[in-house]
Amino acid sequence: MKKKSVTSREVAQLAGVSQSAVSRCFSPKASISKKTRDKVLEAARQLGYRPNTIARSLITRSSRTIAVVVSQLDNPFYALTLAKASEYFQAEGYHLLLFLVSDDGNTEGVMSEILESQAEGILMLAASLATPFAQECVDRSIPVVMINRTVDSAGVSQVSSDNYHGGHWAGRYLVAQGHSRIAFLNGLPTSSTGAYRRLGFLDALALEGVSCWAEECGDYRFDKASEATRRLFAKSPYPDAIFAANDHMAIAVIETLRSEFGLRVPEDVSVIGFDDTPVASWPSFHLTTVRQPREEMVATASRLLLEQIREGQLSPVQLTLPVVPVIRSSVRGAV
Amino acid sequence: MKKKSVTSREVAQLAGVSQSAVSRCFSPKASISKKTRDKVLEAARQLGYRPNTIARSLITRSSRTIAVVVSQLDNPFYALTLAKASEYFQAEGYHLLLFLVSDDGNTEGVMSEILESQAEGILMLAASLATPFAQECVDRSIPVVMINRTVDSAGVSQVSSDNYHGGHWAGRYLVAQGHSRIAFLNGLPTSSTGAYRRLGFLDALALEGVSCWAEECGDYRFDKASEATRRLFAKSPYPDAIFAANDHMAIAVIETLRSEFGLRVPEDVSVIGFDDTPVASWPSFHLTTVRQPREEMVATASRLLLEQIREGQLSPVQLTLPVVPVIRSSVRGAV
DNA sequence: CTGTTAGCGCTTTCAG
DNA sequence: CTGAAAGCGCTAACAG
Repeated sequence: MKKKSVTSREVAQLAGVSQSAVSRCFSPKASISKKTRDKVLEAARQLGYRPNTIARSLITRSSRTIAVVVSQLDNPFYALTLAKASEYFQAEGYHLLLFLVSDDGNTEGVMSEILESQAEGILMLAASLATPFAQECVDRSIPVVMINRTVDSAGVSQVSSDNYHGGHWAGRYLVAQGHSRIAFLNGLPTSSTGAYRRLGFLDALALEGVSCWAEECGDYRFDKASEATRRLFAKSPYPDAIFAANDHMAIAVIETLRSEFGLRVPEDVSVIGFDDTPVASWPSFHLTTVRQPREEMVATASRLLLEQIREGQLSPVQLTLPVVPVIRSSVRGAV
Repeated sequence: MKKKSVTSREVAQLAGVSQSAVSRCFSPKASISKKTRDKVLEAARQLGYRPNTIARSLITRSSRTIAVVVSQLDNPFYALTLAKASEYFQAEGYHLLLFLVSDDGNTEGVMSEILESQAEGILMLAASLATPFAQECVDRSIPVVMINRTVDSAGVSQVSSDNYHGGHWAGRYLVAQGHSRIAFLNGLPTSSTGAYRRLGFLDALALEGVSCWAEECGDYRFDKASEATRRLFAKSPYPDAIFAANDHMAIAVIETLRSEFGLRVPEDVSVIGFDDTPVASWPSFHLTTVRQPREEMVATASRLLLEQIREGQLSPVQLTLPVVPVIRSSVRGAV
């Protein structure tokens, strides 16, 4: 039933030329006379010929494919990042092989598939990489660039925003606005991103002589963050400020405080997020947050990956891009 | 610089067997003795051998790859749908080749790439398909399933929710709640989805003897929907109810009404959306909406695509899945 | 069960 | 500029 696809040989036959002539017509840099090219293109059109990328990849040893591993696609930050990456690589003639993994979990199964898929590079979006796989990528000289996650393995490039200083700013700012019962809502306990935000935050508090009032974990998820909020506000005195490790959770905090505790933001409780996703700027929330340079991060990561593919293994780099505090009105006393 | 990858021949040599024996070790259904299998696997392990999927695809004529074309990834509805599709196909041993297109625009360039990529099936998510390409897919017997978009071409399968009746319900409900100045906020003028929601809506109003107060277009985008809202409420008397073609825009309407016009929902204006995305249920909005059976839609579409791939072109089907009204409190007089 | 033998559809020397 | 020939790494008959 499956219709046999048209091959270059059939085109050659119809055009009355050799099969290699047909091939040359579809290779940008090959030299061919206008006359034969026209004959070939006409025959190709008649037959509905399209070059078979798989066969081409086999011989050129280049699949022009990037594997992208994403977790948390429900977070608009990563959905938008993926969209940007796709745009970038499409423009460069690369295709994206998409692998979604649940949070930080089993990249295991997926990594084998990637390695067998002959992808020329791997982009990791908010997903972590087990060390043996990182090593195998290095061994096969397949470049890997991670966005917003680190791995303790040399050979892998990493692009992150300055999570530490973002957290640091949040801590300083909350103290400066006169808060004293300041809580932290972490994301995934295993994510390096959250760890750095937390570290910067705690260091800032310590510097100001304030200790962290409470800590909870929301797994970067809306519902988990709501539950964490309930725990934080179960007994009085409750926190007067919360720094959430991302906007998604910060919004959950605000929603829960308002609807379940009748508390106002920022009059009763101040909230700071991280990312600056579109939702943060909605009037209902007007969330003070730490902006990650999303587009710059993905552009940098993509460029890096492409460079490493082209130069056949550039030395890996770790980049940290600056974050920008965005002061809106979810913290009391804001201008 | 690129390290030569290990081939099955090298493994065969080390294991002291033929190259085909190695191949058989990595084909599930091939028969091979435990002894040789062990020898081969050990040799493979030592060398770090991984079968080359590209070479395999070339000979089996099956890439085990699905091309998925998505637009509007910034809409959580589609991000979640994509996530589900990925889960489904990954479980079935298929890989997803991701193509993002801007709204309904140029699928043109992308379709050529897909056809050349040897994908075995095409999943279209909120993206439309130019007729000649649809025809070419049929000619090559590459199954295509579209989710939430239709194309006037036979041979393409389509899974949609019952947009017409969803719109119809919205219209009836708004009239039943006593509204008389009811406006419609459309999505993309070119999308069939929006067209059906509109049609059902207008038919319902007509049935009740009410005419549509005003119509605007928000392109399914947040900012455009805000602008449309401003136009709708620029002069009095303004609408007392709005049906937006999706939740994303409905939320934008609510935000704009509250922050810029000081209007309350539902006391001053009622709002209905479409989709039932997570945001709709946030306490700040508590949006009355029409739920699309998202998971069922994507499961159905994926299953369909897989069936058609396996049976080598099943006759295409058009499925319409029922929607469910979700009554919350963004329409006045709700229970 | 295993090795030998043909290719899959294409790119790429290498002569002409 | 063009054709012939040699594979890319693997699977799939086909004998043994």
